[in-house]
Amino acid sequence: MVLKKRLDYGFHGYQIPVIPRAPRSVRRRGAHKKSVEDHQICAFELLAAVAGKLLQESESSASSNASEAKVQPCHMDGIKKERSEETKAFRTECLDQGSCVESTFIPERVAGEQNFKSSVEDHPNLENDSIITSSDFSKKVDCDLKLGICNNKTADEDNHFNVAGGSHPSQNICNGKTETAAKRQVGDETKWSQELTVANSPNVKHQVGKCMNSKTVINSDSSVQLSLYRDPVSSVSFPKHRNNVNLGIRDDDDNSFGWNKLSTKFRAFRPQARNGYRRIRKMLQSKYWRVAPKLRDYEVSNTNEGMRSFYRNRKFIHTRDRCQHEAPSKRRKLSGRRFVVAYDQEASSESISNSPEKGEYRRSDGVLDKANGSSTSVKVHKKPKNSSVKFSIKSFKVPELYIEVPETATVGSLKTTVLETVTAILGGGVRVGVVLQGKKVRDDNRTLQQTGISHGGNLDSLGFILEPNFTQVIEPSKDSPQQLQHDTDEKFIRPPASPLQNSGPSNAAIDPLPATKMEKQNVSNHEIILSPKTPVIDSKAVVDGAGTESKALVPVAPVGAEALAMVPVSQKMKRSEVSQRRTRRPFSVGEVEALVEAVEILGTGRWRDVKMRAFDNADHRTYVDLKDKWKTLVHTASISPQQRRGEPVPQELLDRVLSAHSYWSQHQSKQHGKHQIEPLQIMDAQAEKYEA
DNA sequence: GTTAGGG
DNA sequence: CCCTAAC
Repeated sequence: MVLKKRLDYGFHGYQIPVIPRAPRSVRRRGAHKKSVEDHQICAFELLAAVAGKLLQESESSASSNASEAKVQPCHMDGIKKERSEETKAFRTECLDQGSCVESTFIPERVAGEQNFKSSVEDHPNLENDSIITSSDFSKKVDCDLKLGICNNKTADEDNHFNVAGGSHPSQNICNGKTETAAKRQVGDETKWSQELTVANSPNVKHQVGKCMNSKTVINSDSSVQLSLYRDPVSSVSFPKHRNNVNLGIRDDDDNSFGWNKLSTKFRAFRPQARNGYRRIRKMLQSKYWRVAPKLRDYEVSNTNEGMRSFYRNRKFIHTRDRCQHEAPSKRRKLSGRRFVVAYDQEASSESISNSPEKGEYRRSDGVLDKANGSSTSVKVHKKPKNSSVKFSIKSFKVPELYIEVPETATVGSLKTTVLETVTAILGGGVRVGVVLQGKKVRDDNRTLQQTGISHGGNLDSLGFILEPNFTQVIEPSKDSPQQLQHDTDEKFIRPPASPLQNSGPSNAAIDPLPATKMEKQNVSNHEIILSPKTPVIDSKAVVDGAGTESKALVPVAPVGAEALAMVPVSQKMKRSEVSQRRTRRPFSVGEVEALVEAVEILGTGRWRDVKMRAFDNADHRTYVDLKDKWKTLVHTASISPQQRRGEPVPQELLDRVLSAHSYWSQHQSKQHGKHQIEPLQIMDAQAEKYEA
């Protein structure tokens, strides 16, 4: 079942170079590679299938015992999804050990939490390890992933950092139930204080009352988890470094599968490299370890995509597996004499259970009820019957935090700092952001349907994230309108687009103005805004959170000597935090004109020059953008007008595009005997002028 | 940091 | 637009 579904989805959307890639020319022929990957993943498929089957059986048995079958009535789809999740989790755990990329996955069903608990309570026998019920499974996984701030299992315990609060053996939470897979992962991990994860631990004897769980997710501790995993590598690479050690602890958000992950990696290294260090260092720079960043990006970008990401994650898994053998580590970062802790909780998004049948996730408490139309709800019932949409939020994405503390700080203070930070985030105003297909949905007044969150819609690309609860969002400084060709003869110069401070749904059908405006228009029309624009305020703003709309929740202020300074990583990872792509900025005719002209003169191999010449003031247009645009222009020009989309580009320009394209194709983008191509005489003239 | 291409 | 390999 699982297998089938997965295949249906396919997962070749992106390639994950696990190993040094072959030359571009070779890579181009992707067909082969794909098949290879398929095979490689095959094993996992089987594993998944088996796991799925086991789970299935377990589930059924469990449900038969439980007073109320948890997922019993679940629609096939629902079951599949869940199973898939669990399977994934399972696999994750299995493959995780030793992997350079630790990942976390928590197949929890928020909405079903209550059920789990009741089930457990009512049926003590479920505790039996021999029986792994679905809920059991989830529970376990939850334990490690959720509460865990996992320290790796390896020697140098000395440098071992327990960034987390009290060291509660996982058993405490998991109630001594650790199964192989989970155990490895959770084994010696230190649990974050349970405060962070209420609920979710069915086994905890004195679990928090249901009332606790009935809180809105956003307020429920269970919604946020931080798990810090120590990077296995550290131990491998740096066997011991007890004294004068700089610990670079930073999180690589490439550790989980997207749903529930808030993990952090720890790695330690000494400032003074030893021989081994050097080598390792080098190794890290090799292509092998490049896997990491790749994964990271991959993972991150998928985070918001819910279910869909799952299928793609197969590759991820695969990669991770290989990682164990090939690349034991990732990047390290040294920060002066202090060690830096940066954990970027990249939690995931939720997972949606789209079940036509009712009662599959029966929620006894009021979790849902509290949903004030906001995404904090676990489930949202909208409209009668079919049109209702049910949500099961696995977890929220938490903004990245960057903690910097002096070397002299105690571990305890570090713990405290981290805890405070988290607490501040949870306690301090946070709001929930809804992300659909990687874009933030801002219009709170829109209905789910209007927004595209419908029963049968892209629920798989829906995500929720926590954001600073700063009401006033500083108006992003509109990209300064760029004048094309600021210099000389520019017949296409356009008046600077007005910043459009207040973007009301501009109905101006077609605004000839440059991208800036158009984009804005776009935004307003869709009521969706992509990535945060460059905040007016920069790093400074971080403290008050304004500016960087979603990221940088930096509740903690500067610091006293020993206090720990928390600094948002905003600058560097501003965008990657959420991994949102830049807002789309369709090229205006004027821009196209400028581009064409520049290319006619400069050719197609000097994008940087093109950029400087025609788009020097257009900060949002990189030379890569220009190159890409040219690429599309060439394509556009070569297809029939009927197939073209977007703002029509004057045929005249397209003709010039083709001319220039063919011309430069033959002239190798540079030296060229003039007068060779008739149609471009004019161009030649220009070129000459330029070259002169 | 740029280019050139595939995704 | 993103992401990379290759320069």
